[in-house]
This record gives sequence, C-alpha cells and structure tokens, in this order.
Amino acid sequence: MEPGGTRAGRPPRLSREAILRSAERILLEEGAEHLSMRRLAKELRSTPMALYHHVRNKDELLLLLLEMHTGEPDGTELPREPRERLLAAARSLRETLANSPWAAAVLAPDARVSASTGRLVTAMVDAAVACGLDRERAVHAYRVIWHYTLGELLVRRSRERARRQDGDTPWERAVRSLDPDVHPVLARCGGRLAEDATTSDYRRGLEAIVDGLLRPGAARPLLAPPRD
Amino acid sequence: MEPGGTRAGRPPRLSREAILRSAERILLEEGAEHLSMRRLAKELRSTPMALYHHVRNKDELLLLLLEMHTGEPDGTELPREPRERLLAAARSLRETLANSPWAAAVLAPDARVSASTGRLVTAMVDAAVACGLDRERAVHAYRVIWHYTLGELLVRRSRERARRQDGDTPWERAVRSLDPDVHPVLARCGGRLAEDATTSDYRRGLEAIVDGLLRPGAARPLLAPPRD
DNA sequence: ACCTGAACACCGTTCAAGT
DNA sequence: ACCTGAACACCGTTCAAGT
Repeated sequence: MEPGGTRAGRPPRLSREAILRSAERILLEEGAEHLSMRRLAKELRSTPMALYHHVRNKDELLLLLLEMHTGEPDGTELPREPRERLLAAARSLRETLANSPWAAAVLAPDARVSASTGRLVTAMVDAAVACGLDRERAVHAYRVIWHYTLGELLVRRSRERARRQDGDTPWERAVRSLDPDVHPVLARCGGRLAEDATTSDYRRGLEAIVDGLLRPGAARPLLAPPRD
Repeated sequence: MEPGGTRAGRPPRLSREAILRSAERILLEEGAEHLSMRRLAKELRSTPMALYHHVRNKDELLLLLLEMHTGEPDGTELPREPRERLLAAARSLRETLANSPWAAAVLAPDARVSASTGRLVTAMVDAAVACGLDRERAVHAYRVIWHYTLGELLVRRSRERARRQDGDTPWERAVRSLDPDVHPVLARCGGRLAEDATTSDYRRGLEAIVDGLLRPGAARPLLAPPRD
C-alpha cells in the first residue's frame, strides 16, 4: 500500500545487529543472569520497547545469539577415520559450547537447540554410520553422546559459577546452613563427589562411551529378550 | 536471656512443614515456573516475608524440597551382580528424578545436587569397584553416567514441556518465525533430531556406556601416549 | 517506520514496626 | 518469636501515543 516500498518513515537508530552486539557484550562481561531486555535497552541508551521492534521477544534474542555463535563453522578439520571423526566432532561440539560462556545458560531451559550446531551433528551421525551402525543406531549414538556432553557442560558450568563467586552462591550457603542431622546426605557431600571435571575426564568418558556404542554387541536386535 | 527457654513469644501459624507441603502442591499442579515466594505466601494466606522466618531464602526452599523427595529411599532392591547393580542404580536415579516433575527445574541451575541421591551414588561407585575398576576410575565412571543421565533428563523435560503447551513455547514460536534463509540450520531441524527420547533409548545408551567404561582397555594407564 | 512513556502483572529480599 | 506492610530494585510484555 506504499509508493516506493522502502525508505518510508523515520530512519532507524537501533538495528538487530547492534542489539546482538550489545547483548553479547553483556553476556561475556557480566554473565547470562544480567542480560535482560531492560538492561540491554539501557546499554543502548534506548527504551525496553524499542528492542521489540527488532526482535520478537527475549527468547528470539537468545536464539539469535546462539545461532550467531554456533552458526559459524569453527574451522577445525575433522579426521577421516570414522571413530576418530566421531570423537573429534563430539569434542569440537563441547568446545564450541564451552567457549561461549553463556551457551549453557541458553541451553539449560530448552536443551534441544543442540541442533544449531548442525555441521558437527551430521558429522557425528555420518561417522557413526561409517563405523558400521545402521541409521537408527547412529542417531541413537549421537543422542547418547549429546546427552553426555550437555550434562558434563552443565555440571562444569555450575561448579565454575560457584567458584567464581568464591564459593558463595546462595545455593551453597543454603547447603552449608542445613542441619547435618536432618539432612545428612546433602550436608555431607555438598559438592565433593563432583570434583573438578577436567577436559581429560570428558575425553576419557567420551572414548568409553564411543567404544561402548561401537562394541560388537551393539549389532544385536534392539528388542532384547527381557531377563528374569 | 529468657526464663524457660522454649514456648516464649507468639505461637507460630506457619511451619516449615506446611510451607514445604504447599510448595510441593504448586510444583506438582502448576509447574516449577509458578513457584515463587509471593505465590506461595498467597497459597498459605500469609505474606511473603512470613516465609523467611522458616526458610533462609528461596534456594534453601528448593533444596529442602529436593532433599525431601530424594532423601527417602525408593525401596527398589538393587541386584547383587555388579554390572547389573550399576545399571539398576543408574536407572533408579533417573526414575527418581524423572518422577518428581520439578526435580529437573531445581537441578538445572545447579547440577551438582546430584549428591542428594546419595544411596544410589554410592551404590554406583561401589558396583563399579566390584566390576574391577580402581577407586579413581569408579568415581569417574559414576560421573560419566551421571552426566549422561542428567543430559537425557533435561532434554526429555524440555521436549515434554514444549509438547504440553501443544508445541507452542515462546522458544518454538521464535524458532518457527526465523527466516530459513538466514538461519538455515535452526530452521531446518527445529527439534527433529531430538525425536522422542524413550526409556528404552536411555537403557540402551546406558548399557553401551557401562560396557564402554568396563571394557578391558579401561585398565590401561590414564595418561595414554598422544597419537599423531 | 521507528521510538517513547506509562502501565500491568509479576519477581526476591530488606527493613522497621507491630503483637 | 512470629508476623505484617511498605519499600527497593528489579523482571517481560502490552498498549496508546508521539514523530
């Protein structure tokens, strides 16, 4: 219903790009818990509602941020040998997510965004097929690895966060203040069993998982007879 | 500074127990996202601040709720054979967490509460030792299994939540509204790769992982020579 | 078309006061 | 000792209006 189409009305001062840039700065420098629409608007010397003109809502904003980071290929060359390829893709996935300090915060509420790292996911499924699994089993193998990787990521994150505020998350304070007589388990091991999860721990676990998924027995029929 | 010690001052109308009961009701009937101190106070026909007299803060409240559920032994008898015992303990852990619909919401922000299911955790470590792993490797094995279990739990939860609101989380709406040309990966597989994660998928994966962790090669020295 | 301001319906938590 | 009310410093989002 307009004459030329483009270039009508007031010229924009904000842009989706500028918004994403600012949001990323906040995430990196202040952490995911400080990213809010209001805070972001302040950062841009604008009002909360101006943002809603460039982004549908906060969820879309987070989605775009995740896509921005994981969308760009990370350049690592994957090896050709199938098993090594599977391992390398998994490690690369973990690293990609670990290197955006906020990815975990975005993933936690809705974990299936896993798919946004498509290149690595398909690499993993293909490598699993090349290892001799049928398609169904290959997808299953990918999912097992993804669950392991996500779990490791989230646990490690929560430990780091706790340590960063020198051991005084509200949660930790709460654990410490519990009466050990009434809550023996929590009080006793408030974190002990989750020692430092290192990269080499992840790798060791990953190799065990992959070996397990590729073991000869993996080819047996899916509906194993129930034992009793 | 008081005469008899006990029974001084105004008689309590609220109690920690009553608060926890109400909180659980809200969690079960309305979901974790509706549990707030204010909402809970309203439920109890009281004020937000009255709660703080019985509970240090919201974190402690969640902690107590988790402990309440996972503290009570779930009665399942674990088999004696070590490998089966390991598997059964892991499955039981998953079930315990899966059956409190809010456990995931509590775990997500700080995943190391894993420890609150102490009986199963120690059962797993002990079973791993009985399977022939040394102590260090047994703890590592437990952690690998825990990471897998947590990841699976969170992914499954997020799918269920999405489905419950017949496929219309804000997040999903955001994914759908993305321009597929600009964000090909997310738009293409917005959920496809994370099909229905079933209990049998979990079990299959768990068995593969356990077999991998217990494979003969697991006994080789931890610092394997780097391949190149 | 792009932006603003005020408003709605919420949060967790602190502080000073009441009984 | 237990509870209340008002207040502080926040949220995400909608709606009506301005330029």
